Amino acid sequence: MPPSQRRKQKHSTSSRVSLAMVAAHAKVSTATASRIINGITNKASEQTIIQVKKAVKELGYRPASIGRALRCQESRMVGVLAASLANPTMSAMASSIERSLRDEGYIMSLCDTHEEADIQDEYLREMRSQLARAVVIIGAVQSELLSDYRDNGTTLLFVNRPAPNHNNSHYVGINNYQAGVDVANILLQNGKRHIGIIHASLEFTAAAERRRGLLDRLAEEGINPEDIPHAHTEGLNHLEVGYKSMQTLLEMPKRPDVIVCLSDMLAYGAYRLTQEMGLDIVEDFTFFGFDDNPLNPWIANWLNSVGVPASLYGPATVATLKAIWNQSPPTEPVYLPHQFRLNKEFFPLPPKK
Amino acid sequence: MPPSQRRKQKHSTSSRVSLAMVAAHAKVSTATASRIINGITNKASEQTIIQVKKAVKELGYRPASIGRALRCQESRMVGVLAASLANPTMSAMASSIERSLRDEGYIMSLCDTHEEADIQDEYLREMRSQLARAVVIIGAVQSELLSDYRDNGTTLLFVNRPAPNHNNSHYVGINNYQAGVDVANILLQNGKRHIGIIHASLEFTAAAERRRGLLDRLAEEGINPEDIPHAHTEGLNHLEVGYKSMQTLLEMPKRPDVIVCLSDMLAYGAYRLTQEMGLDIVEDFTFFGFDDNPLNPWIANWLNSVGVPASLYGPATVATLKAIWNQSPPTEPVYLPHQFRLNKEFFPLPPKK
DNA sequence: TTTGCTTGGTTAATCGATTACCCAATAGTG
DNA sequence: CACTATTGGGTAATCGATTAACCAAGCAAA
Repeated sequence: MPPSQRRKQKHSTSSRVSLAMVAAHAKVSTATASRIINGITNKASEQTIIQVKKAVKELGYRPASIGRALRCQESRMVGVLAASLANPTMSAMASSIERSLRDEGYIMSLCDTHEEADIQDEYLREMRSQLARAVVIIGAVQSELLSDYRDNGTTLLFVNRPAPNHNNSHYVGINNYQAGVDVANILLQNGKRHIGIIHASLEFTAAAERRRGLLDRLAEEGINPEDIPHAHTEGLNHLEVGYKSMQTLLEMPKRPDVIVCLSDMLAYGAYRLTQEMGLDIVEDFTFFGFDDNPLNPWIANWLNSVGVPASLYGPATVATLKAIWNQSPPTEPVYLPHQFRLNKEFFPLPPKK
Repeated sequence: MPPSQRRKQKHSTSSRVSLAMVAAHAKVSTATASRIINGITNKASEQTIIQVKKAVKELGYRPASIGRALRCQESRMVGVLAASLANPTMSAMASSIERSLRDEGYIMSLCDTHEEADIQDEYLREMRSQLARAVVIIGAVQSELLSDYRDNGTTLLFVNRPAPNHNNSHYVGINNYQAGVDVANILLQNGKRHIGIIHASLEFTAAAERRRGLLDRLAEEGINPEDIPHAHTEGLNHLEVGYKSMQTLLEMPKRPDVIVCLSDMLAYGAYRLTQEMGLDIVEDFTFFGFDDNPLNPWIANWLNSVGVPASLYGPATVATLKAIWNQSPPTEPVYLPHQFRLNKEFFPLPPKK
């Protein structure tokens, strides 16, 4: 019999191999087989262990996670709910989290809530029904179930955007307020005082905090928040909001030096308008964003931005989850160190330490 | 008792409500309850149906999908394996597929294989162990398990990148060969005959086919493939490959008019180099890419590209899955219509019909 | 000899939902 | 009246893995 055929027989005689088959093949009970597979050795002799391991290998057995999950009332799956996978910043975070989860033996199940409360609730319910070990929300929106969720045993962790209701829920991500303050510092150091702001909905905690930090710091230097032109357009697509807001901003009497966009996506939208109008991004003004999209250095070098490298999210998220499970949950938000990406042409002075 | 408290009691007296509780509450057997919940009405009286539905509502019951999955040997989950979530093209596809799956009552579980065969195999195994209804691979890599997978009952569908081994597996996505031909046509129509190519690994079927279509068409016009400069660098990160390959290309004696990058990400990498070197993308040359990343119109207007709008992927993918399940699988690859995004400055002549 | 402990297992219950099969009562038919 | 059919359920097996509870044999100590 050629090897390929033999192998086929081994693997697909019955399309799924169960623990019972392994036990039968090794001539032991399922209990013994289960224990050995799970590394509980104090209930089996050397001989038996070898037999079972041999059977596992020969049959190509892999435990059906669903059986274990049902019995243990807990799966190895971690649900990750992203607000918008079309946003490269969020998908990069998800990618990083996936890698870290896998390193710890967990499986990521990633969902896209499209920034809608109903969909988020639907997925929260589904995760519960799947007995997810935890739910990580990258960009939460306010929703009915979110408030209730602590009732359930499922661990809940907010990433990138703090919980809409601040009821001592866990958070991993940028310190939005401090980032706002730091951006203000950079602007001031480089003599930029004519500032405009583009923002989307301020209902999202992240945006509101960024703005607050920025304005607080500017106010300290005597720049009145009311003198800072704000542009905002309704809508969920940040690209379009940025584009339309930029129109508004350009129609204002006093054109700002620097336009601070509360997310990079907004800046992209605004940028498009400037290109269509033939404006010069050096002579006329420059852009500042938040999140530091990983593509920026490659194709959006004109954008100055502050953000946390996506690769930091995975390790921090998983470490926080493990801490929660170990009964030593963080009492404070876990702030990741944000970095600046500055175009030297506009910002020769780096941030102070 | 205030409403909020009453509700709390209802929902969390026991953290999970099982079918048995519903049945007890409605004073019927679990069999009856189960049938009613699943809409099998010919085994219950009007009265009973009302009772059970009332119990479901009062207890806030939602079937544990895990129980059903175990019993039925099949879950409502569809696994989606993406080669790289950091690539906005792929995450946009995933986002679209998620929405379409949800519309049909399925749950997407998205994973990131990081273009590695081992990780892809690991997830394939995991999906099997989770009894996934189907596995969709956005950007498959050649791996050991992929060949075997037909043995198992799980539906397998390749999206965006055809199966590495062409053994009659299902495919949804762009017609890579035809797209290559069409790109060649556009170039020829606009009098561009000095062409350079940047590519990453040609092991991936998509890239190889694109290139073949391009070269075949150019050869018809008497342009010898061997006269077309190719640049390629080892590596998995297309951004870096593009950057380094562009260096190679610029060192070549005869600088091309148009640089065709076999993916947009390669073009982004190449673009960065041109910016660092102060080259002019109008005077010196222009770029052509594949995939038409959704961000292109916003921040990469310099890039001409061909691709399928991401929003088409979800409906087509789900329709194909349903066709397979209905025993009427497509006998041919499902090609989605690709579109061009051309910068009029370089390509005044649109594609012929 | 009896008691107690260790080693090396087995049996059977359990998680939650589905469904084949059984059963009683009622209605319809020859 | 005897007979099927139909309606309206219930009982219990099942999916796969885990684990509490139990048990037998062997050995040591009292």
